[in-house]
Amino acid sequence: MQTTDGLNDVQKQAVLTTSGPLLILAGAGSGKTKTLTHRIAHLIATKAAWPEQILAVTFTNKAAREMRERLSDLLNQQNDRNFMPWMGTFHGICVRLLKIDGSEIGLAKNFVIFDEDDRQSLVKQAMKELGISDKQAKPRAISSAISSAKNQMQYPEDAARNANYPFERLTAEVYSVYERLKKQAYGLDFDDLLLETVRLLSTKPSIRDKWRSKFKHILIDEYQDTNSAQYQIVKYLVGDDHNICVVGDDWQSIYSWRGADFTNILNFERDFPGANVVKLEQNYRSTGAILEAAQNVISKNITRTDKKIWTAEGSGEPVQINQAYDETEESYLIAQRISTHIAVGARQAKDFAVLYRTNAMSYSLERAFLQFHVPYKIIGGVRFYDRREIKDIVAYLRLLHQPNDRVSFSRIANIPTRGVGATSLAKFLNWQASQNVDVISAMVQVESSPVTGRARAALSSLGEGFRKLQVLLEKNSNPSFIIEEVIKHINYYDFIRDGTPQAEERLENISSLVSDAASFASLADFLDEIALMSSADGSADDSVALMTIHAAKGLEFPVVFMVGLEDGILPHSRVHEAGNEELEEERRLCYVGMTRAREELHISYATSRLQFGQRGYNEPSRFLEDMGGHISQEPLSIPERDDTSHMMSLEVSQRVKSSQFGEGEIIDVDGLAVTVRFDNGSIKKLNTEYARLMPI
DNA sequence: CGGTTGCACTTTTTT
DNA sequence: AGTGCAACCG
Repeated sequence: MQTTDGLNDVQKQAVLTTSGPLLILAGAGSGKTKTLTHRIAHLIATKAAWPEQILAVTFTNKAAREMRERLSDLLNQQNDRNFMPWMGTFHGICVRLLKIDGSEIGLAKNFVIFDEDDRQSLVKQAMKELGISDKQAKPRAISSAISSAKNQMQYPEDAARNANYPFERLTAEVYSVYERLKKQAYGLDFDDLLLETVRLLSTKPSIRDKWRSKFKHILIDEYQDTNSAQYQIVKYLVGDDHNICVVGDDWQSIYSWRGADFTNILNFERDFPGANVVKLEQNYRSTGAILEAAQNVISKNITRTDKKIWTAEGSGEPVQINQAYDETEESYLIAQRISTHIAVGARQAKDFAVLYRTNAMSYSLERAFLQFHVPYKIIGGVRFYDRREIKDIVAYLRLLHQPNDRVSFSRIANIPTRGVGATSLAKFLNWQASQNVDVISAMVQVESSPVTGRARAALSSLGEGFRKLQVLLEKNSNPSFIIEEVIKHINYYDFIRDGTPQAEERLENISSLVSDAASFASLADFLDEIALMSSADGSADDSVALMTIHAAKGLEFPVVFMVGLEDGILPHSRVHEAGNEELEEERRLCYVGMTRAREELHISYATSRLQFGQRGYNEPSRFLEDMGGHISQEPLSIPERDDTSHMMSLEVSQRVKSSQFGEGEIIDVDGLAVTVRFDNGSIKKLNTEYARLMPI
């Protein structure tokens, strides 16, 4: 087998340069993943390294999975974890390292991973403890300030030292208490996974050397999106041979808001002297017209490396820019167009993607697709593991796994309702903290606590319940078995079945949780995995993909629709001043979106858009002017303003679904006011401009 | 304690 | 419009 088959000269060079530092500057669509995968295959095939001596870091779990699949194809090997390099995201790799060696820096083997919600609730708690009201500073803002401090590797002391403004001083104070509370619950947040790994590698030289000599080759994808903790980890792990290969594109750096610093890629040659540099500039994805428009946009940025992306293919269809009256019309026109293409057999649904700036923009599109009976899937959005019912069950599992997890306990102490209110909960937690026993043991011994009455009985019985579950877990740690036992034990189904239309959906979600869990060997594995899991990666079914531009990074589609090209949306309204760094990031985002398209790119903007429940009017995006070249403004027969209601196909006898009231049938239409008789018998008159009615 | 009601805030992007 | 939260009552 030849591991350089089907590669161009530059790609071959990237694969064959196997010793010393290598920087691959890879433009959009230049075969970056292919090159990387071939490089790994080459290292293995030539026995330059054993699979387990290779560390490959990807940006998402999905990318890791894809790479693993491609690699097993290339090597004609089973997709077997044992015959695979270490592959995963920085966070995933760090969890693995910390599970193995975290005890060296005092971490429990069964630490829990706190997500954004957990962090938020701890921040609130810390603020309460410090007597800081929600009005003085928003917990959200503090929480994200703490995160960015951590991303710059600042500990509470550093944050306090560097604090110049009142808000920063406040943040530093909260940060410090937050850390204490988190430690008390045996939890690590996302940022800690990186920070604690840095701490491990920096303070334990013998551990560091062990890993350094283990990994003979390190490869890092999307290097422009590494933050400073990740950069440190890289520096510590790279061995004396300096066999490090990074791939990236500063033009596609769109994560600076979470600490990513693309100067890491610009400084690679300084950090690793003698580095070879390879530029992949030939694009194999998009037509000339698309590339030209995209390049025109990105070239307006000042801070960027200089390169050219080019294609050997023709210019293809011009990029289209369409105007719509409002988001309903914009969505309608897209759905209609896609529907027609599918109907005549020109394309399949999965050939299309619709990209938008914010998740909230998916709604009008969904409605239009439902109406035209075009299958679609939303990628990202509300993550499966963020759903309330799932989080409840997972909180039970986490407490079972880590009996000190006070955060999870606080969540489920009164779920299902069992008479433990805020006062009793606070009293109990306060007492537990002084007792030197974990939460489950404390519940069992609640008789000797100051908690009285109904709450005492409830906690005691909950504690006994957990004891029984612990015994079961000892015998059988199969996660789906445990989940079913938990559900049975707390009668969760009865709690869920509350008569609301959402109940059925919740029940379904829980059964998917049970089946998801079945593939894991242990509860611990399952919990680690889902903590870092991103939103459902969309199965390979035939449907149109709807997602944010961020979520589309690394993907490609024959036909791409980019919606909401309006000032205030893209660029986002939080970015005001022209010429600043944030505007440049918005422009990169625009570039990333455009370069997802292979054959056709359709861009649209709406004069009017519903935002925050209010109608707003936006100017066309300033990026539109930059596109130039092969674009065409399609004149549209724009219907009169009040005419858009026909697009929603709301007519008498049409069945609709409301997230609030369930399903029902329209019995009267009067302009924008629609009267619906819901299946539960109630009749409601709704304004279609606001009521989220989905045709079914 | 627990449910209901009314008010303010929301929407950047995610491991 | 939806959500989360504080304030109130049974």
